[in-house]
Amino acid sequence: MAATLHDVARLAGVSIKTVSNVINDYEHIRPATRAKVEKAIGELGYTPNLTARNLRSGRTGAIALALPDLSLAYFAELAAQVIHEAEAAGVVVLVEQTGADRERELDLLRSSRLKLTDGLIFSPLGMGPDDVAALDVPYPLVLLGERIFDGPTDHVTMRNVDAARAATEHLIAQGRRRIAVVGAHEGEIVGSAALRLQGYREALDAAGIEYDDSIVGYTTLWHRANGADSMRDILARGAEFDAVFGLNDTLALGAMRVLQEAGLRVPHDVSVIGFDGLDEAAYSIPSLTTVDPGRGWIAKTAVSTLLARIGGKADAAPQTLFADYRILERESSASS
Amino acid sequence: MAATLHDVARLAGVSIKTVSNVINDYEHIRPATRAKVEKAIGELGYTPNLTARNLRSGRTGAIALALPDLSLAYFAELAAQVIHEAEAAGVVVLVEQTGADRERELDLLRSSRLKLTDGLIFSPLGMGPDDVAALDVPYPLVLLGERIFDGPTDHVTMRNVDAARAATEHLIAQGRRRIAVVGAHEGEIVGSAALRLQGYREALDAAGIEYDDSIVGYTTLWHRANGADSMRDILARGAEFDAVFGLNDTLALGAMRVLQEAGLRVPHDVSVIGFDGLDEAAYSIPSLTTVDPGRGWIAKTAVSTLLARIGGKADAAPQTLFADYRILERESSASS
DNA sequence: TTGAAAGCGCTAACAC
DNA sequence: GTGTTAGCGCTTTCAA
Repeated sequence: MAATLHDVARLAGVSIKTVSNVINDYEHIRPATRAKVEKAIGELGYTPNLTARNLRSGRTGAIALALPDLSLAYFAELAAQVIHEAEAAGVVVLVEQTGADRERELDLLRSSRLKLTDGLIFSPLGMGPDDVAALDVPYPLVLLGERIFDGPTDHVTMRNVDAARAATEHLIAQGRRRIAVVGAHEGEIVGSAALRLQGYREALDAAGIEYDDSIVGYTTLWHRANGADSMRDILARGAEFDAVFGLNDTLALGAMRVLQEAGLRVPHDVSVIGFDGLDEAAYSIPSLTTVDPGRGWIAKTAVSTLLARIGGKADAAPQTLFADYRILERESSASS
Repeated sequence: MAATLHDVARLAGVSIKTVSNVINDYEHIRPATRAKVEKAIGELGYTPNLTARNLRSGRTGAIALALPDLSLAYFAELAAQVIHEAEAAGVVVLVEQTGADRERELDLLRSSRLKLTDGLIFSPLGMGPDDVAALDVPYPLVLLGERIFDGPTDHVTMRNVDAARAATEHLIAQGRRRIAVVGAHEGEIVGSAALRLQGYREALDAAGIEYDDSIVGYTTLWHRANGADSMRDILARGAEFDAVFGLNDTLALGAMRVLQEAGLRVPHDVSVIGFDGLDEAAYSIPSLTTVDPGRGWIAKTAVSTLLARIGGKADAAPQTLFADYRILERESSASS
């Protein structure tokens, strides 16, 4: 059995309060006493029981991060940054995967497993606006992803519409007029796909280009294979295009592969842009132009916002915070 | 303030023991009593305080997973699988990143942050055999990665040497004799790089091919950029080669890009194989032949082994468990 | 079948 | 400066 405060106190010949004082760096302790206690701690290999401390203090020093799936590169990179920021702030992170499944997301919000943490950073993907009531939870909550809810919580998000419009404008500026889209979601109104598609349409409108559904590819998921399938589908329709906007990088990379298999040159015949600013987009052939939606800032801000709530700012009005985006110009959209 | 057992007991007009019985599905409760209690629970929105329960029971229902960095695809996919398996077993996972830094790894092992968990699955990268003593920790520990220690803990690992030899033999079977290596670690004896390089040399020896250091590229890290740099370095030396063994997939993908930039055709001029069985290796151009080292099995086995230790098998002798590997043959090494 | 009470290990009033 | 003590919310003997 591990040593407790009592054991240390007995060995050192002091009271447990004194030991507690030493552990918590209380100032006014006689050096000799401190030395005695530290010796006893060393001998017993004592370490504080955090569970007991947490029960007493009402804090756990842990936060939860819930996201669809770590094997999706975007979420893996996001998680890496959140954990990094949390560590810098002295808290640990419990990671939950929801599989982008609405039921599992709703379950998680109610789950008592979260009792092990002081708050939650939540990136939902399956829930819709109808589920907004589920966000009214009795613990600090910061939402990531689309602002599809006008919910009662803080929200850290990206400028999807603006960034997607900028991406499309970038292609138009290269002289492209027939811009295909890969990864649209059929009938969606509120998710990332819908918002990015909206930005795309806004850019077309502004440039006087007509929207053409025959060069828009639909998928359900955003894996590489879906990007490839979606691209093959568009090619099979026979419609002409001179550029592709992948609604995320993974889709764009899958699409780029199919283009090259089909003998089309990127960017000469077809210019390609993605979205997310993944590390790997810099290392494809050709390297992929993409939009960095400000993921690093989002991670940092999510952690600091959550910790501020935990630290007592419970009553302040919920805020929505937007990250700045940036186009990362690479070979796949170089002027030809 | 959240409701407690006492509040529920008072409202229901019973003792807290009775409430506790209801919550823990104790069998012998009069239906009327149960109903009363459940009504009170519902009215107060009571949920058990896990911290208190943990303090009492000595268990937390959480395990820790420590790995170098989630933004490395291999570890992201590993973490996804570990969390998945843990969830199936009813425990949550706290993820720590060590950055492959020896000091941080040693700190972590001693850290009291782990007190929040019942045990640790640990994938070290910076520690060496000299640090084996640090593994003698007072909590259940399962090691992943190289078996560089003959330590006091369970170890779930892959057959690095055998799998690397099989990878090399695969290239030799295609008629390749000048097989370059990307990602070796200078002077390393015990890590993945060294073991895989050893398997490579064993395959050469068995085939009567002489080892040639001029076609072995060294890196420190295993990011895509390192694979690219390492490949450029080998090309710059001017030595001839007809195949490349990337010591992991990320390196191989980076190397493949450089080969193609240099005008070399894969697999016609140069055959390429990687190691790790990453999802994305299936979607590169050409798709990358790789070795699946059994990551799924490793995740599952690590979780079940740790939980068995936590569940009382504390005294059993430490085991070392090896995953089976498998060559995934794809375009980058197709017969030409 | 239900109640009373001890105590998990710690913190923080409060006393000396 | 240091000691005493009352809980944090729960589980779990032991009695009733």
